[in-house]
Amino acid sequence: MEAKERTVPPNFIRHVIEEDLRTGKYDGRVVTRFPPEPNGYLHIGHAKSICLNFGLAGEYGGTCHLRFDDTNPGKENIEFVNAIQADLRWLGFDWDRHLYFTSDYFDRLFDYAIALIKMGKAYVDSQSPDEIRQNRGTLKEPGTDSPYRNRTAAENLDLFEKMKTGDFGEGACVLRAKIDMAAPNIVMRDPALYRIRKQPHHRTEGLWCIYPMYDFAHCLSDSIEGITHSICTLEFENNRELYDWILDALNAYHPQQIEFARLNLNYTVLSKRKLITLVAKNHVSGWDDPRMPTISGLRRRGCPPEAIRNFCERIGVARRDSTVDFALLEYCIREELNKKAHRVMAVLNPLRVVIENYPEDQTETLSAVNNPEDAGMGTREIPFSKVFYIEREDFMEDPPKKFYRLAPGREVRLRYAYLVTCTDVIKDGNGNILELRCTYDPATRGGDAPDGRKVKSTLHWVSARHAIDAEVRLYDALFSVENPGAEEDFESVLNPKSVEVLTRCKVEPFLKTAAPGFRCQFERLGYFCVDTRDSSPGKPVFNRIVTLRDTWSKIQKKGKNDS
RNA sequence: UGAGGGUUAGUGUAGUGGUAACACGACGGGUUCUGGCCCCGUUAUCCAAGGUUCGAGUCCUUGACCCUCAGCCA
Repeated sequence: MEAKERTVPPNFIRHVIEEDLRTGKYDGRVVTRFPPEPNGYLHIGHAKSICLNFGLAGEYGGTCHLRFDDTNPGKENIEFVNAIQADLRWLGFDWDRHLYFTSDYFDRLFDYAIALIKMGKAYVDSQSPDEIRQNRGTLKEPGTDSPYRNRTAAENLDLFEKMKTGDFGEGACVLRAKIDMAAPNIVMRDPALYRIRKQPHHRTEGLWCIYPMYDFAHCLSDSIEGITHSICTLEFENNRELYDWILDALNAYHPQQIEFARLNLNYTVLSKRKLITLVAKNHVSGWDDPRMPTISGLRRRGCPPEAIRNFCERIGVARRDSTVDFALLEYCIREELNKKAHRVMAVLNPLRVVIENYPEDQTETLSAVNNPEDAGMGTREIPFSKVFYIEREDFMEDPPKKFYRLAPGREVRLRYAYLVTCTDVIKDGNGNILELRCTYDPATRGGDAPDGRKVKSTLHWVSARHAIDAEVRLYDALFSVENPGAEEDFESVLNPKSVEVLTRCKVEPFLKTAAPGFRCQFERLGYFCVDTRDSSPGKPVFNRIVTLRDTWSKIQKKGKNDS
């Protein structure tokens, strides 16, 4: 009995597809595509688009293509092509045999350009980039025609051929669509279709020195592949008119472009440029730094792919700009991990405790549940002995009213072990607490008192003699303000405490053999993942994926505000 | 003040003329060998103003505010 499928919430794109299915607009086909430019790493914003496109295809029995939009050789490379595919697979998506590259269509695209020239709908402009910009006009004033706008088809054909054979230098000329320099939509003021780039392309190498522009290549690639619904983000809205114009001019198969609002997440940035800056200026350790909103960063942090998919489903799809709460992502991660993660005990800031009435050399083994949410995960044995560690913040010498944990004279439960009572506090000359002395009740083995008495709290612990030393990295938001992207200098608003490295942590022996990538819950603390880069068998390193919901910290904050 | 979009609880989405739904968050409570999970409750009259209608978040009008576009980037 698998978890019931969450019913996918309706959205406007679904409505369009269902209407098209009803009217038979595309003969019942649904073909979408995810078209990344291989010039960077995928991030959570891309995941929204990926889940949308693959999800829609899956739901309506269609297919989703993976197409690398590689029309700009200077910025793209094979490394990104591979990284993107790895991220997609990890996310759980399969494009089967539908892996395409816009560069595969360069010949056909060139022919389409020739066709446009022959129809008198495209011309070679020999103005400089600067002149072209000047003559484009402004948002409110129309542009002016290029002096080369009325070259004959024969002349254009000859010139375009020369562009292709490398007779001109970069920037010397460009192929433009002949539309309308006075068009109210600036995109339509004779947009560039092809430019000269004398750079080797990662796939076609030195074969071409002219490359199609996005507007020309994208619609035609969609057309060639028989895409039905070409889903992209809102900033391409103005380009839709051109998308349609090119396809109509060429009388080509015509998919429909549908735009949706891109994802914005608070306390982080999702713009490629800004992410590059973080990496380039070493604000983070790399693209897969666990604090990065990249797919590789989330993966290394320990975020399960299912959580990302659920998140993308929950945020919905619409056309209005919005910023999703980071708390929702955290919720999705916890939800997934709560069901799947192995529970384990680990002490981050150890405080030594000695049980005075416990036999010196005795060690006993106690049984612990591996996952209370899933009995199938079984139980394990944990060693217990006279000296152990508890979390420093689980003890207070002078506890406030709502503090239920250990305090002088108070009895608490050691999870799966015994009820212990604090009898003494050992301090150094400066008043720092060095160690605690307790007594235990032998009759409470396993954690329950035969006389039925209750304790207010249960603490996690690790036997000192059996503990394994570990490094634990506590991650927090990368930025300290909600909308770092709106800042004049987003680097100035980085959270200085986005990572805290603890090197003297104690974890239970079970973790000795934990493999890189292993996710578990440190009881009462949060979910952690064995780092895939820096962890080694003798010296485990854990990344905190996300904390547990922490009611106590809220009570503490409230207490501070009240007083 | 050119063109194209947008505006429903703190946040994100649903509602397609019949009297506002779901999720997260927040707050309160229950349960508990994780102050976790789980359970229960509270949390909006739909940007504004007019109009059409027996009835409007949904239709019309006017206005306000927000976003995108002047790369030989995508």
